[in-house]
Order: sequence, then C-alpha cells, then structure tokens
Amino acid sequence: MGRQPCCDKQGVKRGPWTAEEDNKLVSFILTHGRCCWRAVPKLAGLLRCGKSCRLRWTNYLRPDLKRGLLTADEEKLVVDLHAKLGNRWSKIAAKLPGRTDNEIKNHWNTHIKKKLIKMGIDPATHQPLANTKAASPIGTTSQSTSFKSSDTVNQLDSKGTHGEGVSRPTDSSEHSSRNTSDDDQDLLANLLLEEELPVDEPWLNFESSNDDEFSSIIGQLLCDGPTDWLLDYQDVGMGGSSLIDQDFGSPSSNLTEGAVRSSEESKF
DNA sequence: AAGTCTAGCAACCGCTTTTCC
DNA sequence: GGGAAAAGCGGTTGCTAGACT
Repeated sequence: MGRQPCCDKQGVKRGPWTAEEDNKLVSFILTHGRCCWRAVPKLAGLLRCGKSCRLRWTNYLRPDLKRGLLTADEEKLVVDLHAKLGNRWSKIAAKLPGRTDNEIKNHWNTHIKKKLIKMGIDPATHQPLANTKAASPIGTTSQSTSFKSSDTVNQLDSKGTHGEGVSRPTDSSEHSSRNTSDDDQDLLANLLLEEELPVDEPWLNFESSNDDEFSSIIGQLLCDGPTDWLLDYQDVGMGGSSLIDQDFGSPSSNLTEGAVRSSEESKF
C-alpha cells in the first residue's frame, strides 16, 4: 500500500536510449558491477530511473547477448518450452543462452504466434484451433498422440489438484496470475532442470513422427487445404530440421536479416 | 512522390515476488 | 512476523522503417 514509485517521474528521461547513455551505463557496470539498480543512474550520471537502466542492460547492453533473429533450433525450443511452461518468458529465456525474455516474448508475439494460428494451432494451448473448446472432432487418438506437449502439461494437471486435464495454464489469462500450485511449480522446476528437453511438437518433428494418424492429417493439409501455411512455416524458420526443408529444399530465410542486424548493432 | 498501413521491436507500466531490516 | 524497498516479470504501448496504394 502506498508504495513509492521506482523513481520520481520529474527530471527522469524516457524514451529511446542514446549511444552516450549506453556508454555511460556500460562503462559504469563494467567497472563497478551490478549493484543496487536504484543507485545506478545517479552514480553513472544518467537521468534515467533504475528500472529503466536494469531493463536496458538486461535486454540490450549485456555483453553476452546474442543479436539477430532466433535460429530455427532456438525457435523450436521456444515453441516446445512454451507448450510446457506457457508465457513464462524468463524461464524460457533461461534455456536460451544469450537471449532475453523480452526478445523471446516479442518474437513469439510477432512471428511464431501468427504462424501457429495460420497452421490452425492455438498458440495458447498448442491444440488445434477447432479443438480448443469442444471435444476433438478429429478423434481422441489423434489428439493424444500428436500433441504431446499439451498432453504432457495435461498430465501435470492430473497429478496436481485439478484432475480434469482439459484446460491448462498455458492459457494466457492464467499466466498473468501466478497462482500455480506448489505441485505444478515443482513439476515445472523439474522440467526446467531437465538437461535436454525433447522436442515433441509434432509440427516441428515430422520426420521422427511415427504416428500414422498425424501423418495423414499432414497429408490432408498438403493435399486438400491451402498450402501457404507451408511457406509460412518455412518463413518462420521452423522447418530447419523438418521434412519440409528436406523434401522441398527451402532454406531458412532468417539468416540474412540476422546478419544485418548483428552487424548494425554490434556496438561493443 | 506522398500518404497510409502494418510489422517489428524497444521501452514502459504495473503487478508480484524476494530480500532486508 | 510484518512492512518496506528492491528486483523480477509479463503485458502493453508507442515509435520507426518498410510495404503498399
């Protein structure tokens, strides 16, 4: 109650950071290390609030940051982790060295989310869009075998306090409130501690899928449906290790832009 | 060429969690 | 144990560059 704002708004600069401000912040942190963020702007001679300094450092100035678009492998990992963890961007980012939660969140919202929707996948639940509310029209076997990530998460639920296994905290409305039960937290922590997280999103792993039913669905999409989703799939760079790349020989398109960005933004 | 629209991303806001006294 | 401060986190906003008309 009555909490003080992180900084008084008057006399505090906002908006994009200048190169000079960046230099001040970087040189200060490199010489003094990360101390109390509230004190940083004053000590570094910046007219910013501490929160803004922390954000700038963690999202942009940290020397260990990778720049450029996410690689195909990274995107696969993001989708897979999102299926398990939901919008816990910091947890997802922790599994991608050199990437920030903000970067991953932005990439998810601007690239991956749209592609999944176009593919008929609900990005919040990782279920086919038609199946998000009603029981599966395709068939229960299809759902249970093809969308393992959601099932994995459903299993978590069934072990926890809610045993229905229908809805799942990958829903964005549930992410905003962090009331996950302790059991779920433990399970999530276990997931985070796993050395290798299996990539079990079916659309990312066609070649390893032995599921005939899923293959037939993909076949249907290829034969009957519009195929522009396939092109989008390649655009988003998810086809790196999939049959799509191998069979149709289309390269990932995210290399050039990443190279341009990284060359532009390598200030240090 | 000029105006409008859209996508992408950096930064901000406000809430929650953690830490300290 | 309780309250305040600091840090962390996720959602949202707003600016900018490129595409489109």
